[in-house]
Amino acid sequence: MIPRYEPQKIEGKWQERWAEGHLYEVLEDNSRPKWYELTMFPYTSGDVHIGHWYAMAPSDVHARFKRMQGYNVLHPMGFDAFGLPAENAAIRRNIHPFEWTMKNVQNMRSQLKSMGAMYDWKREVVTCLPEYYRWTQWFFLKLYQAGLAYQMEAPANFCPTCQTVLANEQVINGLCERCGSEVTHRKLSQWFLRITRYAEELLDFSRIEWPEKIKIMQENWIGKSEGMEVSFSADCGEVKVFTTRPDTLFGVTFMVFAPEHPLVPNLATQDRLREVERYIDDTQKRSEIERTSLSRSKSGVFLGSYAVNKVSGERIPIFISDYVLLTYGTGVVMGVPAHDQRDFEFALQFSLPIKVVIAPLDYDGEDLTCAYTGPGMMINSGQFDHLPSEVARERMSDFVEKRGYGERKTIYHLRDWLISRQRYWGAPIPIVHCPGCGVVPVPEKDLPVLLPPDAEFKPTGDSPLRRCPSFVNTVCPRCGAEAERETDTMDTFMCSSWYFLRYTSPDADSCPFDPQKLAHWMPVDQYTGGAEHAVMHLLYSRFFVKAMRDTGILGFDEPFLRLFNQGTIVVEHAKMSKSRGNVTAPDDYVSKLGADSVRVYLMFIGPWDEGGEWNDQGISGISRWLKRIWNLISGGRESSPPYDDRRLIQMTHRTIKKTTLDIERFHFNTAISALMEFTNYLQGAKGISPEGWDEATSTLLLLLAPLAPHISEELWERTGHKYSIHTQAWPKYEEGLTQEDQVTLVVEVNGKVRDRVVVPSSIIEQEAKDLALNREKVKSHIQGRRIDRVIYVPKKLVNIVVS
RNA sequence: GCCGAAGUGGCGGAAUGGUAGACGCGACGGUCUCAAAAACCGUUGAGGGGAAACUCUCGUGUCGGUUCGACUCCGACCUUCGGCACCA
Repeated sequence: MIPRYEPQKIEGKWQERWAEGHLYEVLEDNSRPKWYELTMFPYTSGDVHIGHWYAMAPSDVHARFKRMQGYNVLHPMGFDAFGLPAENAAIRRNIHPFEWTMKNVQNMRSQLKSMGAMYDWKREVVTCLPEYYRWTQWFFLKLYQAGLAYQMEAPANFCPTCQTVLANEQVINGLCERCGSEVTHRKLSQWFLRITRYAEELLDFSRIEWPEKIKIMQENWIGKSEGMEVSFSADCGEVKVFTTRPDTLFGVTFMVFAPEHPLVPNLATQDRLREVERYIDDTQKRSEIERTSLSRSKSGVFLGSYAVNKVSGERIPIFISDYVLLTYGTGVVMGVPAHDQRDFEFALQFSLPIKVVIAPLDYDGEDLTCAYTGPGMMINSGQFDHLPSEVARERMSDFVEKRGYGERKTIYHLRDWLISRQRYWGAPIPIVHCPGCGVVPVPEKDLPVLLPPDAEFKPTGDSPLRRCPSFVNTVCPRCGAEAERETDTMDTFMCSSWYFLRYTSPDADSCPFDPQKLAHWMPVDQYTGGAEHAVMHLLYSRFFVKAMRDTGILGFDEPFLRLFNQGTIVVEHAKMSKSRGNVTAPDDYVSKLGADSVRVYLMFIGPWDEGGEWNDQGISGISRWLKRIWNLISGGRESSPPYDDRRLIQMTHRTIKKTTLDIERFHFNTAISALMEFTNYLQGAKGISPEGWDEATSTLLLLLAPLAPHISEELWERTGHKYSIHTQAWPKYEEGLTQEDQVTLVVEVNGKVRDRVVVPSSIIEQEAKDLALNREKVKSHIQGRRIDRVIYVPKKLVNIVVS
């Protein structure tokens, strides 16, 4: 009597045994090559849903696979625990963010444990605990000492609902990423990190193997532009503009300042002052979404003053308009309406001259209906006339530099990283403001600056910590005078920019990490996670590592050598979200069908990087398959001589090969289908020797072990093997044994399949061709026609070309 | 608007220049059963011809091209999804 496959009975049992036996605890071990396989840690949102499993189960499979291949594998897990949603949820439920978050951590930890992953839970990190954020603060101090952290009064994106400042990355189409409110602006003194200093190095991907898509997204985000900074003479002095089109310098007919530009009050004439002030006011009130709406026609105000274009000697009027951004370039643009669409629209609006300086092909001097941005022949440009614009661009740049009117310059779209948050639930910025000494960093020995548990954290637009006197009031570490603490907390991306370092030595309490252990494990060999972190987390982490390398505390350039982005799992054709009500929890499936079925099904849906649709019926196919394996292996096999294992051996080696290559490249779906085919074969196989059978079924279990760790462990034990299957070596294949001794040769006439013939794989070309030409089915198709040529593809086909 | 990915049976998908639809789901038929479920066996891209063994035609978003041969390579377009977007 075969015992039934009851995953509920075996999964918990093995999870306990693995934990008791410390099967997944990992230590540095120089006898084996190391492999650091990291999955992006989850945000402590409350529950683990199928999307978390989709991110974690496949990377666990890959990590297990690497371990069986002989690597010493570090595969840790932790929780990203600071941040706005925790605070918002806590406010709604009237419970403290710490309590709410730690409850979620506990809940999520136990849900994740049900997955049966090989996480070494001794290495868990939780970013909101003082023993962790102490080091987040320490990193801030290091950045400060290196001159990479600075404070600046700046107009910041502000969400009126969340009552907080947002980074540019958190503003989506002018809306708050979290709550969807329209973002407005506020002027606040805030902390920035000088990521722009690393813009050029961050564009260098030569040391890492990342998906093209992510590299392109980072490139676009960094947004390198090469051009010139050119000086114009305005009434109040020199004004610099940035342009990527120095070839259009003769076409400048006006100049536009960003409304908030500090020189604007000096440039506005008395009679224009009121109108100018009103426009600046309007701009500030207008939301980002309104301001950037492309359908809106260009607005602006003439300042009443003029500038001189030194290159052409022409006098041009100066305007302000909200289409010019203070934060990009110099905050001033030269208006070239003929060759820039935005300038063109502005010129139409204000009836400004449109001077064509680059003639499109077939240009007959007529008025343009839109800006011409392509290359062409220079006209109306003095000594540069008749040059192709590409040539003129260089000549003009040389000319401008020689005369001292300006210089070539490269600028970036990337801005410095704003890390100040006017919120409670984050790591406090370790700075003291002293009336005498000014900005004073908290000494390292005084870290952590603890988040006071009793602060009122409900949002008021002001930092909650500001209203907590016991926190604010302190003494200056330098002079001992009464002073105040910085009350802003840090962006949570600060916490996630170094967590992968902490896993290497999570218990270190006199430093953020043990340098030797760090050197042993870092960099991460394989990082996996969602593409939504392409330009934030992944860019910030790279910056962190480079900055720390330059301060001498790290010895490598990149945190993540290889990156793989999984796709999104959808339910009912839609992304899972609470508002849609389609959040699918794995727990029910786990208790009904087992974690192994859920794991395998998620990987079987389709290619991991493309995501897929969760389907309740689909998972039953996987459940059936595991049950078939169970019955097949625990049922044993009766067979009598004569035996012939040749086909079995070939199938075994082919399956090992396919599974090995596919898991290596994260093609789990095809690896699983290969294992299914092998199962189907074993079910029907006849005349197998007992030894051959044992060999084949053990191999099947070993290949299944990373995918379905529980059932494979159970069957491994039941077939009399030594604990544990997860410490066994990955099966090896012999290329020679994967070869077929017979192949099906396809016979085509003019590219159409007309016949198939089974031949020994050793067949030579002439034999194959002769055979093909003499097949009955083929003869009828070539009868009475001339044979032009016969194409032979070894072991594949013969194609007879007739006319 | 710009950048990127993807379009294949009823469904998820496989095949990266050589048998299109592996594997799985669903559906249909059968075995077992008083019956059902489960399990097992078989059929399953569309259309035509044939009593049948079989056989022919069409078929991978659309249109064109390269090739003996195209889901696969090239060109143009359409659709869907992701990202960026007044970046001078």
